[in-house]
Amino acid sequence: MADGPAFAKAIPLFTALDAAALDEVKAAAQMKRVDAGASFFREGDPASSFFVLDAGSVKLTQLTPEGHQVVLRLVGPGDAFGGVAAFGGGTYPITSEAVTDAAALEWPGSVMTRLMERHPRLALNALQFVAARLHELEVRYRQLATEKVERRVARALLRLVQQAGRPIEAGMLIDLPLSRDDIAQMTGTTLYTVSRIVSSFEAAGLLEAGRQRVVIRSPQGLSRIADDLE
Amino acid sequence: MADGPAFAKAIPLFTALDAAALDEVKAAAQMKRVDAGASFFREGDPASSFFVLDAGSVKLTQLTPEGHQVVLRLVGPGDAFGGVAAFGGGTYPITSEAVTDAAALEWPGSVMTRLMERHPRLALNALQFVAARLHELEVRYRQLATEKVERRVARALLRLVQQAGRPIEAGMLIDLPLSRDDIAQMTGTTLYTVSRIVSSFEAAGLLEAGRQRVVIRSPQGLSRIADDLE
DNA sequence: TGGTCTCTTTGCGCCCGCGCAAAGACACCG
DNA sequence: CGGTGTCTTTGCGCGGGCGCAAAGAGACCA
Repeated sequence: MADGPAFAKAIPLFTALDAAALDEVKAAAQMKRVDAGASFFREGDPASSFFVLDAGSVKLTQLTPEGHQVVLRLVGPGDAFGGVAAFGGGTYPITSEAVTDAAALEWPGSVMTRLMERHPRLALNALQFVAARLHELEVRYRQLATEKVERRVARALLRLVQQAGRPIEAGMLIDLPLSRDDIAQMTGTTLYTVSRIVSSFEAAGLLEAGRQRVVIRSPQGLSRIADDLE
Repeated sequence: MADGPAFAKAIPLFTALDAAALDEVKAAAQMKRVDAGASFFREGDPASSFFVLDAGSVKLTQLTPEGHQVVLRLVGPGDAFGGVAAFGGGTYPITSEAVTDAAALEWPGSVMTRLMERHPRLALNALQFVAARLHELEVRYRQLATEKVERRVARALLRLVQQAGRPIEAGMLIDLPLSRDDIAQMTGTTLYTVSRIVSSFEAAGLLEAGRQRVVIRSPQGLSRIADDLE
């Protein structure tokens, strides 16, 4: 059951693990499937499991007390998620909602802890992975604090192309159901403002926009907006 | 030299380590002292060392390409910093500037890696620590994305009191040289706006403000601003 | 094919927060 | 003790982005 196709591919968390350790880790995993729109776990649930995504796309979100949602990041195949909370034994600080149908490998937190104690390499890989996410978020935090909305939207679109881009006649399709509101939640603004900005990008020939659908025509053009110092 | 006073106190990174392991870790450490205003390392330096603060206060900052500074977090005694980058062998993604005179324990990254391989508990502690920082930043990110400036400033002041508060006749003194601009860099706004907001707090009797100095009179009052829905 | 539901666009007004400029306050130093 | 530099306050004007409201455009279902 734990022998999905992705298991053969490179999972950062498992690099440099010897064969015996890998077998042990594989044996302890279960596969969990979730439909688009459903979630692996929700903010506030008791944190019990550690996940590595096998297929599909998952977005990690947080809810404000007022009910506004914020998208923290998008998870792709091979990425770990949720798990770091599972060690502490508290509750999940975020919700993991499947954007498309998705499947993930699941380990109970206590099992993963024991595996890491026995195979320090695994713990070190996890440390590196979490540290990389932390750094990524630090950069995004800085950008949110200092940059104008238009630039943040351009950046978000470029990131999405990289994570979920699929080449198509007209350009690079962002292969996810992606509404204006989703983009707003990723960039810390409102769907109205995103709609206006996306329209302006379309008018400039940088992309083609549809209902829950964006095709990037000119990544360079977006990069210019994202990076140009003035 | 590694036997500073703080070493006897609780360092989260070293909890649940057996005596032998702790000795080994201690033996590998060096003490590094830095004057207020100077830094342990700067963004872009080759990341070589892992630190645990022993005394003083350190702020972790990032610089935008345009030269604007953003304060990511404040480090107190017992906290680890910088190190996670040291494992990857890249460069430091942030600058660590001493706010007061400070001293920290230092391990070369390669040494700490070896220690963690030998003592998985150490790696697990580090993982938990970094995960907690990540979660903290996720919350701050959400707040930056959704909340008004006044509320963010109130929150920042409360956090500062908790991290560096010292009781004094008039209330709780934030025991750090803390300019309006510093607060602005912590809350993603400008020193002008902070000045106005702090003045309004002072007018409301919530605090006393001076040059690089804030005394909190009514934490409850600030909490009300920080948390009240509406 | 028509109806319904959700997503998107756009007009419009408003207000928060920015940021320059200049004056005031405080600390430190010779 | 006066000078100098840094930090802080405040006036002022403007503009970016918010957010309501209402119309338009797709997608999906019976």
